[in-house]
Amino acid sequence: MARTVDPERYAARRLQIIDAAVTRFAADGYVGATTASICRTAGIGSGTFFHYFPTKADVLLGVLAEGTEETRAWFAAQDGRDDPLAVLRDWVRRSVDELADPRLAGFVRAVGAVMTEPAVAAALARDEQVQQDGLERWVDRARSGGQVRQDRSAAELAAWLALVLDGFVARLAGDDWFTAHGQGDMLLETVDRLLAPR
Amino acid sequence: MARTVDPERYAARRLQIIDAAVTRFAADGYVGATTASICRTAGIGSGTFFHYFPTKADVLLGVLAEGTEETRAWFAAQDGRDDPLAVLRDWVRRSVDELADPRLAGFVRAVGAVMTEPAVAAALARDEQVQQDGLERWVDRARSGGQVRQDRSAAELAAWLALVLDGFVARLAGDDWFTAHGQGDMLLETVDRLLAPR
DNA sequence: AAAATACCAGAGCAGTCACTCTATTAAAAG
DNA sequence: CTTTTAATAGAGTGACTGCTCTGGTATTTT
Repeated sequence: MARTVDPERYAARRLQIIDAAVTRFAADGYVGATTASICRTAGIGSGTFFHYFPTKADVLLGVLAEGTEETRAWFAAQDGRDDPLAVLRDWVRRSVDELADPRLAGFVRAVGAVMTEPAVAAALARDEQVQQDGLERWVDRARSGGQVRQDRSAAELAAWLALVLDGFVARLAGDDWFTAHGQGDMLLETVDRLLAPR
Repeated sequence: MARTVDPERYAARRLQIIDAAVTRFAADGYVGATTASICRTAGIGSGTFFHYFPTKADVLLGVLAEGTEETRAWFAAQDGRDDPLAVLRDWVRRSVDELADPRLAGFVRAVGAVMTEPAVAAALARDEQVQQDGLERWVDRARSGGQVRQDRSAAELAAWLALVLDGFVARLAGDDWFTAHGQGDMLLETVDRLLAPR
C-alpha cells in the first residue's frame, strides 16, 4: 500500500523533543518555555512538534512518566538484596548522581510551578508514590532489623527521606558552592543521622 | 489646595491587593494568576491595581520584600539572648507557625517558578541572605560553645538548616497527613540530630 | 461652594502564545 | 515508476494577558 511508521525513528524523534523540552523547561520554567523555543532547541518546526505531542502539557507529562518508570525500574533492580540500609544509601547516591545534571534542579522547579494542573498533579503523585513505596519497603526492613529508629513509622521516615532530598534539590539552584557531588557526603551523613536509632 | 493622600488608607489598599495576590499566586502560580483574577479576588478594578503597583511583578516583589523585612526583624529581636541553640529552635518553631497558613507552600512554589526573572532572583537572594546571616550567627555561637558539631562550618550548617526547612515546606503541599504542626516535633528533632556533635 | 486632585473602574490595545492548516518532501508498498 | 501516506515545515489564527487610557467619583483644602 504505502509508507509505514518506523517505530525506531518515531521513538528517536520523540526523545529528541523531550530532551529539548527538558532543557527549555529547566532554563525558562514551564510557561516561560514557549513551544517555539522548544522547537528551535530541538531544531524542528512547530508542525513536527505537534505531530508528536498533541499539546505542550503532554511533553511535560511524557518527561514525568519517563522519570517515574526509571525510578520503578531502579527499585525493581534492588529486589533480592540483603542489607536494606545499604539499599537506602545507594538510593541517595543514585539521586546525587542524577542531580549532577544541572538541568534537573531547574526542571523540578518548573514542574512545581504547574502542580496546580490536575494532570500534572496526578503524574507527580504517581511519581511520589513510586518513590515512597520503594523507600518505605526498605526502611521497614531496616526497621525490623533494628538498623533504624523505631519511634516513627516506616512511612513517616520514608517521607522524611524524600523531604531531605527535596530540600537538597532546591538548594542546588541557589548558592554556587552547593553542588550535588560536593555536598553528597553531607547528604549521606544527614540521612544516617535521620534514621539512626536512639 | 486639594485632596492629600491618606497614608493609612493607601497602606490598607496596598495590603488588600498584596493579600489577594498571595492567595492567587498560591493557588494558580505566578503566571497562572492573571491580574484580572487578582483584581476579582481583591474586589477592585484593574485601574486600581495598576494605580498601586506599576506591574504585576511589583506585587510579587512587594510580598517578598515584606517577608524579608519580617525575617530581619525577628532575628533583630533575638539580640542579647543567651542560649544560641534555643534561638535556633525558636526559629524552627516560628517557621512552623508561619507555615500553618496553607497558602504559603503554594506561594513558595510560585516564587520558585519565576526565579529566572532577575529581579525576583535578586529579591530571593536577599531574603535567603538575611536568613542565612541570622542563622549562621547563632549556629556559630552554638558551635563555639560546643553545643553543635565542629566538623562542618557554621555557614554550611546554616545552609543545611534552611535546606531541611525548604524540604519541609515542599512536603506540606503534597500528602494530606503531613501538616506543619503535625510534623513540627519531628522537624525540631531532625534539626537537633543534624546539629548534634559527635 | 468650588477647585484641585487622589482614587477607582473597566473598555480597549498591543503583543504573545499554543495550536491549526496547507503545502511539500520522503519513503515504503505495489 | 506510481501510488499512498508518514513526516516535516512554517505561515496564519484565535484567544488571552498585562497594561494603558479615558472618564467619572470622592474627599480634602481654600
